[in-house]
Amino acid sequence: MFNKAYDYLSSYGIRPSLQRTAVMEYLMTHRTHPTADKIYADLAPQYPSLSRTTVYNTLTMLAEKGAALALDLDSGRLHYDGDTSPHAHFICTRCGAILDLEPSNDMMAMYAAKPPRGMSFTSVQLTYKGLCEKCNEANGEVD
Amino acid sequence: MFNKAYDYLSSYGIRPSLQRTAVMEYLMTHRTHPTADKIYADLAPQYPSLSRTTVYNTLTMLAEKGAALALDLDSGRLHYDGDTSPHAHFICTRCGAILDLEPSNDMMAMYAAKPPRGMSFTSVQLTYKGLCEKCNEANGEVD
DNA sequence: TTCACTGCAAATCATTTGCAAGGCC
DNA sequence: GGCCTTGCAAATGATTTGCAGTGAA
Repeated sequence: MFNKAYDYLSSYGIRPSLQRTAVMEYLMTHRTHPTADKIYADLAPQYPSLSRTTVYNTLTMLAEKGAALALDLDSGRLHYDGDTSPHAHFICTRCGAILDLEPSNDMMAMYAAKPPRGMSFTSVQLTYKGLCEKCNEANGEVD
Repeated sequence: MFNKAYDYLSSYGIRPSLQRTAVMEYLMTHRTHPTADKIYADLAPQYPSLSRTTVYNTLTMLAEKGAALALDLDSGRLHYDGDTSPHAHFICTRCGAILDLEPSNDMMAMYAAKPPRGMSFTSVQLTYKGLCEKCNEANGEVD
């Protein structure tokens, strides 16, 4: 047994190469909804030969196999989330912070929603935008 | 009085230039959730001098002023929606179709959700992915 | 005349592709 | 040996920026 990420990848039928394990481990230990490039930048010092392409490939594969979520939160780039359980996201439009929202009953109803005639649902993404606590305060005082 | 789009822009405090009116009218008459480039391509023949930049500028402004919605549905590009009333979207992962979903009670609960301590919400986006009716049938028969 | 608006061309950013080298079964 | 992985460099696609010309108040 190597580590949690290694076993997790195996359980999804993904061959746990060094690079893939590093990316998965990053997602498991950073709940920051990073972009591919952020992950690359953070891992590059530890894995000098790691290429951006591999990070992109790995993340795409993780999302396809259901081992991670690809989130269209922000326009222009994808954010990744290692937590695949149902939860909503919040983005602060002032500071850019991305936070998980505690699943409320109201939100959970979404996941149970029945698709209309003929359609089938495979995933749901629920995103709130607004101001985070810190930015709300800053807005009231300074800004 | 010129037309609906012209008046609509005025009511949002947006000066209704020829180009802006054309873009807004396009959004009002096409419920297809087009991208900026699609709008540009469709309008270009009628407005030969129209530039892509102007379409981008206009759409960004419409979204900022609340006259249209910018949707992060698909990664990599924004889709625009002239219908600003609360509704969810569905994307078929096979054919790419983007459909509006009838607001159900379950969905509406989202819009009423109360933000956690200190946060404030300014918008909500709810997106379902899956297969549309046509693609579900095609999947069963052919594919 | 002044300032908002427009349009072209070049620049930027995220991501993908082509392809050769490396490694694992 | 053959196929899966990786990494580099170049290509692509969406969007933005710089800047000069145009037009409306």
